[in-house]
Amino acid sequence: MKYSNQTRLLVAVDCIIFGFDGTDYKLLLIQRGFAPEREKWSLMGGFVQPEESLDEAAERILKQLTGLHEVYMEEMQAFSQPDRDPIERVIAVAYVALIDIEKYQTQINDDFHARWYSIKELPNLIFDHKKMVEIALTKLRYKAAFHPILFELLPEKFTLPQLQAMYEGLYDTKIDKRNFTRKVLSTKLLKKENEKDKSSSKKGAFYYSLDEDHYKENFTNIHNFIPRNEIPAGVE
Amino acid sequence: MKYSNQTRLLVAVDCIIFGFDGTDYKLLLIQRGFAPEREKWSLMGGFVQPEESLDEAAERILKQLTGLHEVYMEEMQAFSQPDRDPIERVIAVAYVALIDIEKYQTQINDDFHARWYSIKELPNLIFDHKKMVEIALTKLRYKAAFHPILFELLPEKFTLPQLQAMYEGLYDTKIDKRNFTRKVLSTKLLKKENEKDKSSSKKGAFYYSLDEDHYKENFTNIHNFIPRNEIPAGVE
DNA sequence: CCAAAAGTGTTTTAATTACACCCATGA
DNA sequence: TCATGGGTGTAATTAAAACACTTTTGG
Repeated sequence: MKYSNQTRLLVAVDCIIFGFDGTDYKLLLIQRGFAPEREKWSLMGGFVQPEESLDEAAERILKQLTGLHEVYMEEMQAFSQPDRDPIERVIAVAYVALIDIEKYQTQINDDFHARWYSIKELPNLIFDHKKMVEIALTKLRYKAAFHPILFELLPEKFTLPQLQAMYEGLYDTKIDKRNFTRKVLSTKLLKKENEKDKSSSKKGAFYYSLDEDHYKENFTNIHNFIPRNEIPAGVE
Repeated sequence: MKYSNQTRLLVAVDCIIFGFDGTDYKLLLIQRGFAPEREKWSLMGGFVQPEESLDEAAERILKQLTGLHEVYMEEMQAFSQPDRDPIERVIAVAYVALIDIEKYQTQINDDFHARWYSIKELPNLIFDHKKMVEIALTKLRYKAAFHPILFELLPEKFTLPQLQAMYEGLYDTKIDKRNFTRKVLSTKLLKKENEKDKSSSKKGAFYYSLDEDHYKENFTNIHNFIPRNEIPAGVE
């Protein structure tokens, strides 16, 4: 039995995949191999299959492109203007993923002609993908101001200067390193390692890693890593 | 031209409509007039039509049920388990609306056998609607802790004790009225009226109303109406 | 005249910010 | 030895919380 007299639609998932290379925020884009907009840049997406949920579709697509699974990803928003895709109506649900750019496996995605683009110099994107990215960034700035999600962008071991650069990059601001260090360490989310990263200074900076248990427990807590007056207005 | 070899699905919008009667939070539910689950209670929903966006579908459905339009409503989350509807696969996008319960027009919805239920004593709901409501409440608690959205639940003129009761109800806590008043007034979002509401005390409480311009401008700002230790952990 | 709810200020505590110098080391 | 980036503490400011009495008035 079916519901009668109703129109059925294509539903797609588009993945907005963010990375951070130590200096810039990056977005993983693919060159579409098929019409319309063949050869133009696009978010990685795909149609929802009959047996899978949207979350599952998003995971499948992310894995296809990056080889990664079990990464931080969440539903962002649906995009449903009837004419957003010129071929046929498609409702797209955008997902945002934050990945460690170093775990990304180039070989996986050769088929897709994928490339990391700095969010400061994005190419033209198909359909409403530019809008999706803008909204994703706004929401990321909002959420990251209160929740420790940016850690997902870093490798397992990272230094406090790296972490700070990541926050400074997202909010385009300078943060006092003493205050930043104190706030970050007061969350107890980090474990200090014994090694140092000497790649960016002679003295070397101590590595830290996430205290996984503590991180998961406190993930949803409200934190406050950036100065009050840098906190962006909310979204939605 | 169409995309080939892809399955098309039904997409529905379900509206989670909250109200507040001065004491309790309420949810507007309808008794489904058709199978499956005929006679059971349900959120108001409907299928997305070919020419409308999801936002438009949600507005249409809200209007149909309540007679209201231009109310606070936003997309919450998609629900997409393939088997969530036993008849046929339907992807539902849940919207949350906050309305002034007094503006709701009973006559509009006679067809739907609609009823306000206190969120403390909800009936059994069809499909995954209970889950939708739970998530909506969690997100509402989170968002209302930082943004002045609960005002949408009140009539144009309201008193500070009413406002406080509304916050206390949502977080199931008592708030110091001196601190609460100070915080609320410091936002400059409210205009004091000259009249008093004498319905709940002999002395009477002054009415306040939203300073609409200021409200819209500062809507997205981060506020802090409830004590720190009552702020719920985040969601998502 | 009194019960019941509204209104109002000050003190204490906690959180956040501002701010500057020493350290370690490879070149 | 010195240039470079890493690391650290304290004082001042601001925000939030705790706390209790007076006012109004209908019954």
